[in-house]
Amino acid sequence: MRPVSPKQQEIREREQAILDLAQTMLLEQGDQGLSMDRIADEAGVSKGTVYQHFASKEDLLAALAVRSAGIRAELFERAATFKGTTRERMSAIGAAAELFFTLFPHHEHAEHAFKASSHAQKVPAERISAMETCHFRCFGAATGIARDAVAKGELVLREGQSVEQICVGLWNLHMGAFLMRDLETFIDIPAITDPVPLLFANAQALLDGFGWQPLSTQHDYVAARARAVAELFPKEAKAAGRS
Amino acid sequence: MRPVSPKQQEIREREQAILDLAQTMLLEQGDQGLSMDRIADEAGVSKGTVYQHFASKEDLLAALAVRSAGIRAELFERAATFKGTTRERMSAIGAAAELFFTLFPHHEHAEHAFKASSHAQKVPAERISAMETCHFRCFGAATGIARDAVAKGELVLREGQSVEQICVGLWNLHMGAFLMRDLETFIDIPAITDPVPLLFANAQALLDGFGWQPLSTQHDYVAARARAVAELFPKEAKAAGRS
Amino acid sequence: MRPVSPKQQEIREREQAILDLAQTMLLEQGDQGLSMDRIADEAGVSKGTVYQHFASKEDLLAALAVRSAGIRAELFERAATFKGTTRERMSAIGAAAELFFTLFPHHEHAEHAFKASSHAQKVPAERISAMETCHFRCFGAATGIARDAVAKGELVLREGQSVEQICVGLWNLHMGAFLMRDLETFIDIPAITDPVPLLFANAQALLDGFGWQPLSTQHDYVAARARAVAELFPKEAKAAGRS
Amino acid sequence: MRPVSPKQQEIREREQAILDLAQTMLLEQGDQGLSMDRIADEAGVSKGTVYQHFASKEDLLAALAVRSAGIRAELFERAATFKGTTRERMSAIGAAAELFFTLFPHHEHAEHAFKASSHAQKVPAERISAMETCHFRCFGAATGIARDAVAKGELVLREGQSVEQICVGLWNLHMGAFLMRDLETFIDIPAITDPVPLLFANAQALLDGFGWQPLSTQHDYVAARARAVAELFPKEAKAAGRS
DNA sequence: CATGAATGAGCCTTCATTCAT
DNA sequence: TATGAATGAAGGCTCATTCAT
Repeated sequence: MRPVSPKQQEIREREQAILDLAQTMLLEQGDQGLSMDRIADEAGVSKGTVYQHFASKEDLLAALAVRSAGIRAELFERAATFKGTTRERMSAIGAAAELFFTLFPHHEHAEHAFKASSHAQKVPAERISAMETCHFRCFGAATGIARDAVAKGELVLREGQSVEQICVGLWNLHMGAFLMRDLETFIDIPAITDPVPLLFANAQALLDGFGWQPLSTQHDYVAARARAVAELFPKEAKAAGRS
Repeated sequence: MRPVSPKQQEIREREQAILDLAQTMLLEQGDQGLSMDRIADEAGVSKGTVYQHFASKEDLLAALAVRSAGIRAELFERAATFKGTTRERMSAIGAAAELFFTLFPHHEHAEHAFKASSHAQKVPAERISAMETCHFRCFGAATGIARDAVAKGELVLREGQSVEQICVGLWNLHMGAFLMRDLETFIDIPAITDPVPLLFANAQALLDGFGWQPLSTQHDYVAARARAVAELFPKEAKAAGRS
Repeated sequence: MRPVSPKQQEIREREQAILDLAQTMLLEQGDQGLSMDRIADEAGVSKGTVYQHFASKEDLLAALAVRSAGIRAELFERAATFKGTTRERMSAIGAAAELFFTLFPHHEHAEHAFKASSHAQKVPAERISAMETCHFRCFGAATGIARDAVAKGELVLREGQSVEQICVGLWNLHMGAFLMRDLETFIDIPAITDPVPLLFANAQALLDGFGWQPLSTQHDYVAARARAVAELFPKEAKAAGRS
Repeated sequence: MRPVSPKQQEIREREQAILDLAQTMLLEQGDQGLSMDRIADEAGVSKGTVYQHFASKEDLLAALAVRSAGIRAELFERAATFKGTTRERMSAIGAAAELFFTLFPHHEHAEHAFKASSHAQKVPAERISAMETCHFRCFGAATGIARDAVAKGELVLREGQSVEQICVGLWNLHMGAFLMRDLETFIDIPAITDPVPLLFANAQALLDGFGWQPLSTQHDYVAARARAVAELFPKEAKAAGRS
């Protein structure tokens, strides 16, 4: 345990405060509204100070993306420890994803910016690999559960199917739903005002389609999900509910 | 039918030429490489002329997004006319979506920009409603098929389910897959190098999960898809295959 | 003869005006005092306009250096046409150099900046070669005279000597004198308040050292120089005398 | 002799270390690469410490210029002690100048910066007078020899000539040659790839032109120069040769 | 109608200098 | 006395938009 000096602590906090601010701005005004000038202004520090924390605008955005990706990975891994059937555990991951995107609605944007920057080699390799690790942890948590299911016979893969395919499917379903929410690209029909609530049901349908036992017709996954949230993410759920 | 004067025809063509160019640039260089200067330069016209066609940069991007959204709607509606079972017809829509995103990989970007601009009220209401119409046509094509299926008893909705939900699910699945492709946000696993090929199988699994008859275990939807492409989109498939 | 439109003429003039300004600023405040902002401000135009004429700060400095180098080349070539002995003609070149550095005291600076920029490849190859051409013309004018002298037997090269050596020597002598003037790197002695007046005498001594006939002990080169200035550079001498 | 406390000694050493570093950076990267941040970083001290030694960046550069000017003065004075004819001694000074500019190619730069700063009154008068003293010592060493030559009858001044003129001429010749080397402002002719080797021959021609006995046609000054280097500057020559 | 020079706000970044710890 | 985080004025450059020709 190395003791962190109060000074260093303060610096650390300022860094997080800057990231918090950038997050808010990204969310409220998109990429366009984000400039180092504005960040400095709103954070109440000088531009030079921002640059002491982040080597460039790209670096800042990358740090932002990595930070939330790390939290996501943590949530996914926690979800994977849920006590229940493999399918319940997978549902818990779905719940984690929902919580994450409720708490970090900017993440999409940040990851976009991250990719755009890393192409231009303006982001240190360190951050890129950190990001990759986060993705790996998320995907690993999900595929791990699916492999458990195969091992237990609760999931029987047909020819050409793989655990990776299933996980990519779930991932896509979630990404698409959150993208839709962000773009508000859905028609104004009474039936659908927000794609996210539908998401859980669609994910269950997808798992049913793969024959993952027990099917949603045989088990109450809504209840399982509620239990997962209560047991694993009480704090996060509270935070998500408040905003 | 009001006859279009040659002059107007010429203007129309120039407008399309500018949009073509912007599309190419968006595709090749992303947002960064897109400036009114460059568009005018490469289109071989002056900036003033570009501004005579489009009120602002945002307007131009919006026009671009609307144009491709219109093409998508057309593809979806054509897919809905596929001669086959309701589920085959729905698969044809999936094929249309894939073709569209192969031919217009920039569309995501454009729609993003569109939304950002329209939030800032920089886009005339006219274009916004045009965009909404496109979305409505796409969604309508899909929900129409699903309702047919319900009417024919090939799809039996359980409590709380709706045709809208199913269509949103499919839409999300596709959006997520194309987003993944664009961000290259997938882990480097031999099993998965591109999420798009998996997409069709996942979409079928989702439909299976909803119990849409006949299930993919009972029918060869890969063949149906191939037939749909051949019958409905021969030109598009060729264009997509070439690039 | 293509007629220059009034518009183009105006643009041309503005370009020259900007260069004039940069020249003055370079002279008065050195490299440090030169910024695109200030140039634009003082020229009474916007920054964007400056950038429409010059691709970058480096380009502007390069253009400045090339412009004066071109004038120098012109002066040297005119000097080479002086009607007199080869040594008188060489002295006329010395007079040209003196006039040049009186009229363009900033040139040293500009050339310095030019070299610094071209190393960083921020200057179009076109300008670099233009500069080289100027140097070549100057050097060519001088070596041409020296070769004439050799041909006429007025200059007899000893072993290891070459016309190039002599010309480099004269060039160095002049450069050094003007550098000294600019740096004011000379001691406060009654005998020497400005190195430039000594320059002519030293150049003659150098030529005497090479045995270039007729020696300065046998001929009045001060008078020859006066005649050269009167015949070749009346306007320049007047301009130089005024400032 | 006031004894220097160990503390003061340490401070002194640190000061020299910082100057060494700044010198290296100036040499390797030019003005651009020189910042107080970098100097502090590479010297392994904090910026605050650097500012304890030097009042400003200008002051640091001035100190650097003064330091090398002092070394030059020392070399010149040593050269003046060479055992030989007055003209051989003057040649030894030429050798000293060449060695100096080989060992301190940055000096030009530093002196330039020095002048620019002192104009802006950013350099304490103390340093300015220190610099003047250095120049005086250099010039004094040279004029001293020339006066010896006059006294011995080896140099006969004609009307209007002075020892100062001769020394300024030599100084200019050297400055010009080193400037040319730094700017690489010489044409790409097989005859001349570097003006410095020609320098010695041109200096001799200049002295011949003044009639300084014995003339270079009567004496081997190349050999004398070699002897001067061997006897007076063995260490410096070795250092110069190595790089 | 077309043109393209001019505009000027805004962007990212650097760096000499200060000062609380 | 040493430290180095904070400062903020500049600097170079871009680009959407306008308007006289």
